[in-house]
Parts: sequence; structure tokens; C-alpha cells
Amino acid sequence: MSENAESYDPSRYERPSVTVDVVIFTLQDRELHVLMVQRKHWPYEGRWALPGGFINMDESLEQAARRELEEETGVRDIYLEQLYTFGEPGRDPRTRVISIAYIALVSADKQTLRVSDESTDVRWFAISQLPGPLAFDHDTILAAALDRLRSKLEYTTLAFQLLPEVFSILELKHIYEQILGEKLDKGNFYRKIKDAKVLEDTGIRREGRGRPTSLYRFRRNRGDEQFVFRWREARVDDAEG
Amino acid sequence: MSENAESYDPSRYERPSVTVDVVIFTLQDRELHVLMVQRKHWPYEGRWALPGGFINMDESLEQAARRELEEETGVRDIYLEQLYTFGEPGRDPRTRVISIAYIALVSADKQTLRVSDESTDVRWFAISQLPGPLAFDHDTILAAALDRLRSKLEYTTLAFQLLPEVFSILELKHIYEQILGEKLDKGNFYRKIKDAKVLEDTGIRREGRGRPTSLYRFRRNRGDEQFVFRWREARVDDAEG
DNA sequence: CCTTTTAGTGTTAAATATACAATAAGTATA
DNA sequence: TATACTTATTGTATATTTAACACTAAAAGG
Repeated sequence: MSENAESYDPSRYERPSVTVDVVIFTLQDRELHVLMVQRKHWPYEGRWALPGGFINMDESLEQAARRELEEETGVRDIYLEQLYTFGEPGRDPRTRVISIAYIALVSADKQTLRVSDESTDVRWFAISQLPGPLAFDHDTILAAALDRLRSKLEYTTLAFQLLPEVFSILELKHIYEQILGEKLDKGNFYRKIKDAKVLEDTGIRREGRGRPTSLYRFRRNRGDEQFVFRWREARVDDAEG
Repeated sequence: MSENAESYDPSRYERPSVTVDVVIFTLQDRELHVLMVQRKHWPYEGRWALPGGFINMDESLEQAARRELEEETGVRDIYLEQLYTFGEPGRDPRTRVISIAYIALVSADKQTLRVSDESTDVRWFAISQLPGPLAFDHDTILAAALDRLRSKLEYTTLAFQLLPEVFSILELKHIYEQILGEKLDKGNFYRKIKDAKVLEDTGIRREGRGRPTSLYRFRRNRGDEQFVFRWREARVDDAEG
């Protein structure tokens, strides 16, 4: 019994390594992208992998994820949520590694602040153009992250995290389409988003060729609680609940 | 970068301990119960805690959870799902312990097979009558488990896992009413449950005063995948989506 | 035969979702 | 000034889902 072990002597137990891996999503060129790093050494030399790293003994799991995120993108204070913990014995050929996977959403305006430059081996990839099979079980992790993203999109305001501070309704609709992978009806979308009252008109307009776009801001609750705005009523389960 | 570390030398890193904790639910006397073990030693001597234990180097996380579950209840082959991973640095005063929490559902008939008998310190508690503050952060873990359970009940077949092997449709309806806290329409319930095709007629009847009750069995998928039977289409939130 | 209980079917109203059409409003540019 | 382009919004018809309630049938016991 875990913490209930009668006589506990840390040195008596062989311990796995523990890491965090972060699936960092952003919207670039109107398409959903994921951050990947290219491996230089065995195993999986040359393959692309999710950014991640060992947890320090004195930081929480989420802090570790935020640290990794910042190291790779220079971004702070963004949406982060724990996805799932992957720990199959054979997933890393070197030793037993248990990885707690996190999902991060980087908004379009913050994403350009990226400082990461361990050279050319860090890149954003469109999810429709992922580079071959990924290292380790990262294909599985990424698939799980996408699943989660899609299912949460339908009944939370998660999508707003990918947008800049200020955005138009059609931009929001575009995000929904990107992630859900289907076209949505313009009229119905306007109706629904307005009825939900999650938007705050900034009064600002962005002018262009046609009628100027009204720009909105996501109306946050106090704290960082998520608004409950459901795009669809129905949703189909996903493995992690 | 986790598995991406350039030069990886296991011995160079200080490692946390990794455990699994299992929140084992069952239905007893028409009420939801949780299995707890009482601690005999420091820390949290005398406090109740969730069963759990260290993972072995050659078993998967789920295998570890199943092993712990069997050690405590003697039960095998039941519903198990990963809940969340808890890893705050201070959650165990002895050392850094990261715990992957699982939810297990034990059906009413299997629950009596419990073999566990490390004496009096293993007990089922009604969730309405939990014993004081639990050890470690187990109050938090339990609360998270309850949240997840309640929200998944409405759009999955989770409820079946709490029923005995063989049951009647009206018994199933009763469980739904208990958990949702409202009366359901008999006719609509029959229709919905039949249309979902998640039941298998056992052919057995239970006779009594009126027309005999047909007894059914939950039709499992191969593997341990959950059937997707939604009592309601809509549902709000749970943390892990 | 009458009662009791399970096990359904039928029917309808209301609410939601979906698809598609139409149009107004404001700006740029030819 | 005309028209083209884009955002923004309303209208409507159809389909699907949910919900409530009434009704029938089956099987057994007394």
C-alpha cells in the first residue's frame, strides 16, 4: 500500500524515471499546430518527439510542465491541463520511464514570442502534416491529446485559449472548424455564440475590404474557471473521461 | 527533454517514488461505498487511506492498480480507469511520492468475495459517512474520483459495473434514479436501453407475484472498452474531459 | 376470472439541431 | 457613384431528440 507501506526505506526500491511531456498546441496560419523537437541521439535518432523532461524533486508536476513549456517556447501563464500518465514498461528502451503528459494551449499572439532556439530541431507542425512516426509512444500521446481537445471543445470554452486576446467571431468559428475537422454553419454559429453571452464587445473594429469586423474579448469568470459553453449538446465519451 | 535528453545516465538523477492508489467503489445496501485501509504507522498513524502501493519495474501502471486491487479485495477482471496523477512535492512527508490514481468499480455480487483480511483495518465506507480527514491528500483524490464517477455515469455504461452479473431492467433503472436523483419514465427507459443493445438476455426469469422478471447481462465489448450508452445526450464537464 | 407485476408500444407536444436562403451594413476600389 | 466584397444577422423548413402520458400484452398467483 503505497504511502501505507509499513516500513518504508526508499533505497530498497528500484525506481522508475519520471518525466513530463507536453503537447503544445497553437494556431498558425489558420491551422492547428503542435510543437515537436527532433532527437539527435539513440534511441529514435532523427525522429520527432514531444518536448518534455525530468521532473525536479522540488517542483510540482504542473510546475515541471510549465518549466518545459517555457524552455521550449518562452511562453508563460497559459492554459495547461494534465492529460494522462503513460507508463508501459517498454516505452523507453533505456529504462523504465513514466511520463505524465500535459496539454498546453498557446494563443496566436503569444506564440510568436517563442525564444526556443536550440537550433533547427524545434518546430511547429500542422497536425495534418506530422513528420512520420514519432519517437517512443508519442503518436499515442498525441492522439490522446487530440481526442481530449476535440471532446472538451464541444462543451467548454477551451477554444478561446488558442485565440489572441481580441478576435472576431469568424476567427472563433474557424478554430472550431479546425479542431472538429468539419464546416460549421455561419448563421447558426453567430446565433449560438451570441446566445451564450461569453463574448464582450471591445468596440474596436478591424477594417478591410468589406464590412469591418467587430472584435470581441472572451468574458472570463473571476478566477480562471472555464465558462461552460457547449457548442453541441451531445458528446461522445473519450477514454479518460 | 524527457526521453530526449542527450546523454542519459539514470544514476545521475534523483528519482521520486511512484505509487498507484486505487479508489474502489461498490454499491452496498443501495448506497455507494469506498474501500479504505487504516494506517498503523507514521505518518498519519490511525488515519484512513486509499489502498495503493509501489509499482514494480516490470508491470504497467494498470497492472499495478489491478494487483493492488486484488490484494485488497481479491477481485479480478473488473472495471478500472486511470483518474489523475498527484505529485505535489509535499504530499508525503517522508519523500517525494508521485501517485497515479485509479478508479475501480466492484459489482455488488463480486464485492462479497473480498478476501482481504489484514485484520480490521480494511473497511468499506459509505461515501456519506467517511471517517474524518484522510491520510495524505487522499481527500482530494477521493473528491476527484467522485466527480469523475458522477459525470461519467450519465453518458457511459459505467453504472452497469456496479450491478451484479445478472439483473433486471427495472433494477438498472433504479440505479440510474438513485444516482441522478430523479424519477425516470418506465416506457422511455425500456425503449432506450433496448435500442442501445447493450443488454444480453440470459433467458433466466425470476418469478414472483406478477409477471416474471427477465434477467439480463451487460454485453461487454471484447477487451475492456466501454460501450457508449448515453442516458442523456448532454452533459456538463468533468476535469479530465 | 381478477389482480398484480413486468414488459413493452403508440402518440403527441416541445425543444433542439441542421441546412440553406436571404438580406442588411459598411468599406474599398474601379 | 456603382459594384464588389466581407461581416453580420434573420428567416424558415425539416429532421431529430426528449418527455410525458396513455395504453396494451404477458405471465403468474390467488
